[in-house]
Amino acid sequence: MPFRYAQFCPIARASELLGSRWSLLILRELFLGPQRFSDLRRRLAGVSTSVLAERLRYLEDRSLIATRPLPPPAASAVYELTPDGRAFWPAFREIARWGARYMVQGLEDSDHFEPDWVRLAALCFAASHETPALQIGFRIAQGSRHPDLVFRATGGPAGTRVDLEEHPNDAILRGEPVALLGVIAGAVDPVGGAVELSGDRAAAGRAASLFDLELAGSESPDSSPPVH
Amino acid sequence: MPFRYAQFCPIARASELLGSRWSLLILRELFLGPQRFSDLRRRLAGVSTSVLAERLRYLEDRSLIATRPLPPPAASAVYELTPDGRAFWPAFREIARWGARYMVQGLEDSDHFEPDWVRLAALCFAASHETPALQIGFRIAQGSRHPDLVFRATGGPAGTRVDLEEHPNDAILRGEPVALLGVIAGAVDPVGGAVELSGDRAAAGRAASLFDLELAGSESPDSSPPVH
DNA sequence: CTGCATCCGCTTCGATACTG
DNA sequence: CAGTATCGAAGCGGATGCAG
Repeated sequence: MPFRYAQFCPIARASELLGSRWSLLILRELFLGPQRFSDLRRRLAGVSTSVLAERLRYLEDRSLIATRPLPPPAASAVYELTPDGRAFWPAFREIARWGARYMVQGLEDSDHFEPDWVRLAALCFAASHETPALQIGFRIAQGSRHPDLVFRATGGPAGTRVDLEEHPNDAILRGEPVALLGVIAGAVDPVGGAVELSGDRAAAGRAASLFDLELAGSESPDSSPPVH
Repeated sequence: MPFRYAQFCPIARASELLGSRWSLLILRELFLGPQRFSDLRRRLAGVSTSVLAERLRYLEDRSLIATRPLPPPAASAVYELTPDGRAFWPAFREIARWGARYMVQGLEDSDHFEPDWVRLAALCFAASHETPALQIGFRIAQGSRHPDLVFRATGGPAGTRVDLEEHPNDAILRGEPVALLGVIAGAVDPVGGAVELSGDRAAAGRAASLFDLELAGSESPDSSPPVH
């Protein structure tokens, strides 16, 4: 794994650190919060324990992640991002925004999905331009055995912010993970009945305006690719 | 290579398309312009022909790149980015910005370097906030056998733009590739003698203000990593 | 000469079994 | 729960061959 491209180039350097299989997905999970080994193993759905252990050690050696022992009652530890690891966020976000165009295309029924990836999607697709001053809560239904996952999106002049507070000002959307993902993508109408709605009906209807998920072909002039 | 993570996640999708070895570096070369097979082979410095051929075919099948036959006199063709491939630019740029902190760290003398990566660095590190209204030309010295590579950076209220025009308004910096890279990184003083300077001396001295290369530890609040 | 395809050792990966 | 050990399979780098 200490593979080197041997090139004086930041892309080559980044690929050496994060280019091997599962590495980016480990970061994905840790962007949602600290996780234990077995959490990662389950959420990564298919990684072998040996590879997961090796990746974690590798990333820890490079100080992109760190282990933190949990308070005494728990006999375990969690992995979490270091500042250098968190600094990858802008890149992670743009990769996700690009990859979104391939989400449905090539979708298989057996594809794994974790409910709180909805929050990650909200973080990645939160608009960075001015958005309407709405505050919408999302309650991700997890069935009866687990409590709902909750987060909140707030529009404003500097773009949309996503945090973990409860009690949004305007409305709460509750429903299946994929339905809420559809709301973020603008593909599911919040007042159409696919999600449970409470609070301001009109505000909820504009929930999609807090996000900007641009799918294939939209050719945005939003950023400047090189000219030739 | 048709490896699948089998996860309904844009990061997983992107990794399936671009996660295998050399793929990102192929994109890097094509962001600089169309290239032939042997150009890529040389500039990638270490890729085997079989892997390069397979990657190119794979990326073409997914329509991230395309082949274009050259006008009749040339019996060859070039590879170039498609719109879907060019759409990866914002992600590419952020990866490069993150990877920059590992450029010097771990540098080996044998590291390969292509002179026109300097232009790519200018594209990646062009500031996106307001920059002084300067226009600086860069002439990358290639020795006597090849002509200089030329590009131009222009500051403005919307950030710095980089293009291929000659004849900048304010000053021209000419020198070795790594010295010019140092100017972009703010590590080499243009008026210090490491590069050849013509035009407005004061303007040239502010060349670094057109770029914002933030190295490790600078913990910018510039973008919002997730909260916990 | 360019643009690959083929073959051959080496490395990496995935699945399973096993240990503290 | 948190990994290490093992082994067949797939991916990779390097050399060679070959058609246009």
